[in-house]
Amino acid sequence: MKQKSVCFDTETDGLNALHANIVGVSFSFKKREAFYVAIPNNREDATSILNEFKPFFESESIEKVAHNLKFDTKIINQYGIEVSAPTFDTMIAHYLINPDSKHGMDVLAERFLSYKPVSIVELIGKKGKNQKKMSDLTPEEISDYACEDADITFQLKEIFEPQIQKEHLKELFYNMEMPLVDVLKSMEQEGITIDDEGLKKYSIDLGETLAELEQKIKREAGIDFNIDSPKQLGDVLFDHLELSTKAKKTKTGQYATGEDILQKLKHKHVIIPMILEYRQLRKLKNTYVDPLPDLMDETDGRIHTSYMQTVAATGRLSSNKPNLQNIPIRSEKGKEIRKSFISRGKDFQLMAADYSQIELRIIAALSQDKNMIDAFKNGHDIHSATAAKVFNVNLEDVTREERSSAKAVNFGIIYGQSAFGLAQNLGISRKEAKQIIDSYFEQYPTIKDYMDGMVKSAREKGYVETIMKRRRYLKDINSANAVVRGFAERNAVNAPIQGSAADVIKLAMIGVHGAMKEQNLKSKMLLQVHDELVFDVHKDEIETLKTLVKNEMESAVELVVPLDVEIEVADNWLDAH
DNA sequence: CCCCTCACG
DNA sequence: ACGTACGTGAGGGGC
Repeated sequence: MKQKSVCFDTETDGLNALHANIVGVSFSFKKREAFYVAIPNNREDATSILNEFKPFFESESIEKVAHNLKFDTKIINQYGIEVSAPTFDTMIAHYLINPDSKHGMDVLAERFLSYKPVSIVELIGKKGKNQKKMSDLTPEEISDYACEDADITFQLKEIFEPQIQKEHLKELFYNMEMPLVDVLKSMEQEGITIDDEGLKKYSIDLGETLAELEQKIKREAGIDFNIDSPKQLGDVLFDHLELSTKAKKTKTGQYATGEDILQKLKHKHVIIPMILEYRQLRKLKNTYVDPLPDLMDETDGRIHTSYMQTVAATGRLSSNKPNLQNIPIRSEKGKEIRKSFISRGKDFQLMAADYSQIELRIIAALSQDKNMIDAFKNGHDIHSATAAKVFNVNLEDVTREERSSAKAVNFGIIYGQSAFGLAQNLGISRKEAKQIIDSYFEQYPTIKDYMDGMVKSAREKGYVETIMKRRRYLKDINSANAVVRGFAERNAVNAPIQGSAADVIKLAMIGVHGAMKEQNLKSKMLLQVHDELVFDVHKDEIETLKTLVKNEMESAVELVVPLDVEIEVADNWLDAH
């Protein structure tokens, strides 16, 4: 028997799904047919009308289909209604079918249905202060547009569902990506608390230092210019101060002034360290310290990121508005920012759970390299173990430099790095770099075989896949252009590793979320940062949650190497590491 | 709207 | 001879 399946799409007066008001809902369950239900602009009446549809949204037998389901679910949730499984998101379906392309409804309608939908711009006008809101329009004006979206969703589903079956993406779609929608939705709704007062004080502090640095830099340069302009800065350094005769240029012809270039000029002129510090502080202030307090939700005072499930071609998540996956941790000045991410109150703390070396464990498992598997099974520090092998010394005798070189190679391997790249990274000669790489592959011979095998298989099949059969097509793998082909070859090696790690943590998140719900915990999962999960943990639940999270994360998949998760609890995100 | 730079894994 | 490590998001400059 074919399952009942209904597409829906919500129209709202804004894009903030936690607060936007619903204006109407369209439904479609038959090709070229749809219905629009206008919802009154008043919370109480809206709730009572939407309640008529509660049995539909919360049905455990009817499949709810939407394009970007997480958004619509958040809107519906505002009115006290759940959107229960089974669900089908056409945007995610297309992401699995072809992760490298775009997944917007308009693009997909043109490509798969040869149909150009009425654009939102035609309806409400271009962005700007004259742009109308959905709530400024009559139901008659919205109806066709809304119905069209529900109908397109229906028609896209008819195309994508069989493709999901055919491409062996069923398991990935129904048991991983669709359940994950609900997990991410919950994390976004929770949000994380920040110490905005602390950040505002820090901003003043940084502002003063920056003003002083600006004066000093301009005095050293002898002219007034905009330090924030790479173009002007390049001219000052290389034409005016003549700090280098062979200055590198970018592909657009201006002088390159990136961090690595400036580091090499550090001792040529006192202005360079000043610029490096200025750049760092400017970045921290403008990207994190100043914007974060402004992004606090007015009703709960927390920061609510959005996780994008269909952006990263490897299967990773991405985070935006704001991006909470690139909060500083490496520099001392940056650590202050991470410190300002705190628990929701005095009864709670933050708990961070990190996979240790997950990508290297995955490469060990996928390649079946005995030496690397043994290193992990014996619980050795993988970079030291690698150093011992590559430099042929005892594990106890590995020096800091040797370990750090080995670490660079271990990472380079994941990315398909060349001798040139390693040499640049370590500041050694290309010859030395080549020797290290050769020795590496002698010690881990199966890893070399594995990498060559991935490229070969990509050439034959046109795609590579992860442990959960997530695919990435590599159209350039047979390109005649060596540079272009090189990119595809590195992707052939990297995508299964990065993507399998993404598979593992996604499965873990579903397991953790389910177990936490089942045990009715007060603690909440808040953030995911590729190999890390962050929780607001109630003080009574610390031990319970630690055990639960460690178990779920370490047993998310069964590999020939053990997975290891490190967990710490503290008052802020920095100290939880 | 693209480019450069830089924050993270 | 050529380019050269994967995946992201965001801010500012400059056209």
